[in-house]
Amino acid sequence: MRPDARRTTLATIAQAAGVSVATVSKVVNERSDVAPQTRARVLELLHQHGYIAPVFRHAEVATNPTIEVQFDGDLKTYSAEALAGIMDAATDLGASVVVSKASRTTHWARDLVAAGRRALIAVTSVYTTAHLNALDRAGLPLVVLDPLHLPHSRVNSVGATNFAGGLAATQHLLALGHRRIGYVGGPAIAVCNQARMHGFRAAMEAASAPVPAAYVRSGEFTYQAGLHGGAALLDLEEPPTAVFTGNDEIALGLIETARTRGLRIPEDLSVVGFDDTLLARMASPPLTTVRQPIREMGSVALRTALRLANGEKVESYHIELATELVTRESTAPCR
Amino acid sequence: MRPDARRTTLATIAQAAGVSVATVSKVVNERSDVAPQTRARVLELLHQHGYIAPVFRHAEVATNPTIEVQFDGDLKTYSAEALAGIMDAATDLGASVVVSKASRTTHWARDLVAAGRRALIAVTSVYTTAHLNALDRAGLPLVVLDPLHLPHSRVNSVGATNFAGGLAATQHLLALGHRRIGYVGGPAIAVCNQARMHGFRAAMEAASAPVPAAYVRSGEFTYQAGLHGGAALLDLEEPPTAVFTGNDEIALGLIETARTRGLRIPEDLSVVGFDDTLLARMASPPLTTVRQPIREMGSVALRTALRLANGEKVESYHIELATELVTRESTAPCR
DNA sequence: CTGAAAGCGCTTACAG
DNA sequence: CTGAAAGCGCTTACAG
Repeated sequence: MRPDARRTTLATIAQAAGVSVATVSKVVNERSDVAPQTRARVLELLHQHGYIAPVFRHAEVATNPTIEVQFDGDLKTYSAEALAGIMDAATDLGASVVVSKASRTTHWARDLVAAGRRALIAVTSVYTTAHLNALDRAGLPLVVLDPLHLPHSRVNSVGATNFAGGLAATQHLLALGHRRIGYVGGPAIAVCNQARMHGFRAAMEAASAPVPAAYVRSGEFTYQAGLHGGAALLDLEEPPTAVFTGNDEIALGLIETARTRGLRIPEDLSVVGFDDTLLARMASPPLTTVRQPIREMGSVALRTALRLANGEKVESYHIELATELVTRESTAPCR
Repeated sequence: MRPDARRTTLATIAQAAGVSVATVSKVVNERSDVAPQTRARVLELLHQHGYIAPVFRHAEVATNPTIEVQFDGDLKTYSAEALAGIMDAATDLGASVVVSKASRTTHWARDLVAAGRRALIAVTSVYTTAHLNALDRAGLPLVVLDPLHLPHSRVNSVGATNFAGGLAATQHLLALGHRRIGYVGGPAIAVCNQARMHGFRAAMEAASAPVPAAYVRSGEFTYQAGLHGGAALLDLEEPPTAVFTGNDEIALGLIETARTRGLRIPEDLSVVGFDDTLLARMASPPLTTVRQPIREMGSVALRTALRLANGEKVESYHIELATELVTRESTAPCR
């Protein structure tokens, strides 16, 4: 990092603190025979000077840096595909990838640094200002993949053009002659969901197609939510003839509800998903969906994380990759 | 590990090799000014004594050991679920999990040890005697999850009761009155596939139901293979009325082929999958399948790997967890 | 609770 | 290509 600067040694700290090297050594090794005030002062200087104990120096020396990837909750199809992309880039660049569930205890960020992690990738995770501060203090760069929050210059993130995707999906259904189109989306607070919904609304508005309040639903990005959202829409007196969904899982749940009611896809109901995970390709009928380049997004996140770990600047704190409509067999002309 | 034994130092090696500490230091640090023969002799001694350079000692010291999980090829639904189980146990036990693609270069096993890995979990991977020898030499314990080879006492592995699963799936179809039942399986060399197929054959034989040669197919564990295998079976003059498949992906491919030919599931064709990945739950109709406790298998693999890393003995080199038939809506009585 | 002193493991500039 | 010697960073038993 700073090839010319000598590494901070215990002697430096001892001099700065006005104590002996032996005392500093005791603090570093967590021995008990040090006065609390002395310990506090030395600890502070240790941190200021960025002293790294010998056992932890492998992190600096390592030819292949280690990046931690944290997932909120379960590894789903989406996150597995993101991980595949992260692994692609890691293989290319000789980085190691540690996976874990997001659990942010007290010494969270500092522990990650102590364990040799050089950067953190959070997949579709919630984070607070406190988390960001902890990462700053620990000097650990963060890249958020598919952020739930609005892009913010303090946070590096990688996303997809969700608005454009929602627009394209809805225009596809309109082009097939549908006018009564519903939207069954994910969590109302997730920006990716909001962008998809606004893309939907924008297309409907441009086509002067009305959107009754009951046609737009939010919930979770799950199969269960699709089951329920589908039931709610199909129970309406005037149900939609087509539905755009927040992701593929929701679409499959909705299709299952339609099937149990004897509706055929796409003859009786057109459905468009989002993501193009392998669920979409393997659905029966294969699902028309908006492809998110999830794997590529994972690769970009890893590359960005590595650059930040090396102290490089990145061109933009937020990157969006293009979405694309993939037409398969779950959509058909409106009768 | 050996709290009483002093760690091997350069001095020990120097004495054994009959050279100076300085020379040994040069070998360890890969300097060029050492005679080839001297280098070779020292290297050999270094390995015999298990010398670990200071930068790599963190692996021994680490409170949370690191386990490497290697995947052959892409992260699919199956491997993602196994990884989820591995992460469950790792979180409980405070271990770190590094994921990578299996790539076995020259210094493969030794590099893993140098990078601080304490054990290796291979997910559905092929391995050769050469690989096993390399791991032995490096002292790196291996656990194979869902082995492709026959369980062998040299290799620790975790699997599922595939034979029983194949038997249960076929008995279910027989109980529904089917007699013409086909099997579209995975790679012929994979023992898990063989066991499923033999379970199928055993059930058919017990029921005195004939199995024409054309009714049994092998291929890949993929959607594509299901597409093709399904076409081959349905093209027969006397096609089966029910098909048991090697995994859920094959089942979905087969269902898609049936759909394009206007066959309804389960009215015209009953299909049973294997694995019970989330693909099965989200299929339309939801898939009757043999549940493999993949997640639990992952947890067991991690626990076994950690015990081996700590030098503990395990009760059995091969563990099989129970499979279970999950009846959903892709199977119905034979008409 | 502190530090002078001895010592350990390792590295390196340099003489041969 | 080798090693004696100086020296670095750190730890620890022990005196105060």
